[in-house]
Amino acid sequence: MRFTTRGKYGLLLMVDLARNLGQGPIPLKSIAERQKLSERYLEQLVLDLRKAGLEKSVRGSQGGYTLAKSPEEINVGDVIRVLEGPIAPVECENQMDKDCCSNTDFCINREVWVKIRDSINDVVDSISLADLLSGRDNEQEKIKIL
Amino acid sequence: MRFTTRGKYGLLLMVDLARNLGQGPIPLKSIAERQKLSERYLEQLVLDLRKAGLEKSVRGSQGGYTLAKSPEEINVGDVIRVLEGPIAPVECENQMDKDCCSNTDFCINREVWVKIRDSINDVVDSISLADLLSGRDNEQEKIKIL
DNA sequence: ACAAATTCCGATGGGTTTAGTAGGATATAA
DNA sequence: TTATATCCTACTAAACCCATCGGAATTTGT
Repeated sequence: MRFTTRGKYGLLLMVDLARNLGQGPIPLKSIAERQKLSERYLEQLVLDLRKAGLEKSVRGSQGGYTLAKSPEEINVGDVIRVLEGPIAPVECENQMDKDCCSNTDFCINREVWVKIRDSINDVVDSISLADLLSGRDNEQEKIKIL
Repeated sequence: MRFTTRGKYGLLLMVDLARNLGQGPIPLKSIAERQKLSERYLEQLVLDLRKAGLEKSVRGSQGGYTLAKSPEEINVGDVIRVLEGPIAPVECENQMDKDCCSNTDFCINREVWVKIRDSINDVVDSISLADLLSGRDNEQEKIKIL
C-alpha cells in the first residue's frame, strides 16, 4: 500500500514552488538540486501538473515554473490525484460507487475499500500547500507522536 | 495507491471462513471454487495467515482451515497487515514515527503521510470480520452513496 | 498397507509497473 | 547566436505482482 515516487516527489516539487513564491519562474534544475531528485524525472511530473492546471510554465532562458494558484487554493489531494491517478485501494474503481454486485463476497468487502478510499481523500483534501509550509498541524502531530 | 490481490483475496478468504464457521475445517479447494480464485495462489496467503495466528490448519484428508479466533476478534487490519505488510503510504516507514529529519521538505510532508497512514489504520482496525458478515454498516453506506 | 485428499514449502516464470535515462524539438533572454 | 529552459516521446533495467509448478509430509478411509 504505497504511493509511488510520483506522488512523493511531486509534493516536494509543489512545496518547493510554494516556498519560492514571488521569485519569478523557478527552473526545474534548481528544484532538482535542492530536493536531490533527477531533473529529467521531475520533467515528466511537471508536465502532468501543468496540464492539470496546477502550474504555469515559462519557456526559454530564465524560464521555469510557478504555481497556477495560491498555496491556499492547492490541496495535497489535487497534486496526488494528478500524479497517481484516482485513489482506489483495490480495482473495480469504476464500480466502487455503484450497487453493482451486491451478492458476492467482494461486495461485502466493498465497504472496507470504500471507507479506506474516502478516508484517504478526506485527509489529502483537508491539507493545502500553505498548511504544509506554515506547519499548522505540526504541533498537534508531535503531541500525538510523543 | 493500491493494495495487491493478497489483501483483496485474503479478506475474501477470511470472510469465507467466517461464514462457514462451525462446519469443521474448510479445504482451500472449496474456498477457491466459491470465490473463483486460484487455489495454488491462496495457499501462499493462508500460509502467512496461519503463521500470524489468524488461522488454524488441519492437514491430511478431510483437513482444511478454520479461524483461530472468533470473527468478532479478527479485524480487517489484522488480515491486511499480515498479507500486505505494515501500512505506510511512502517509504521511510521505520522513521515515520520519529522526529528524525525535521529540516528537510520531506519531513514537512511527513505530516501528510502520517495522517494517511493513521486514517487507513483507523478504518481497518474498526471493522471486524463479524461486522462484514452482519452488514452492520451497509445501510449507512448506501445512504451515503445515493 | 494403500490410495486419496489435503496442507506445507520452495522455486520459477511471464507480465506489468516503476523509476528513471536519452534524444531531440521548441522557445526565449541576453 | 548562444545558452538556458521547457516540451514531448521513446526506451530500458530492475523490481514487483500474480500466479504456476513440483514434490514432500500428513491424515482419513478402505
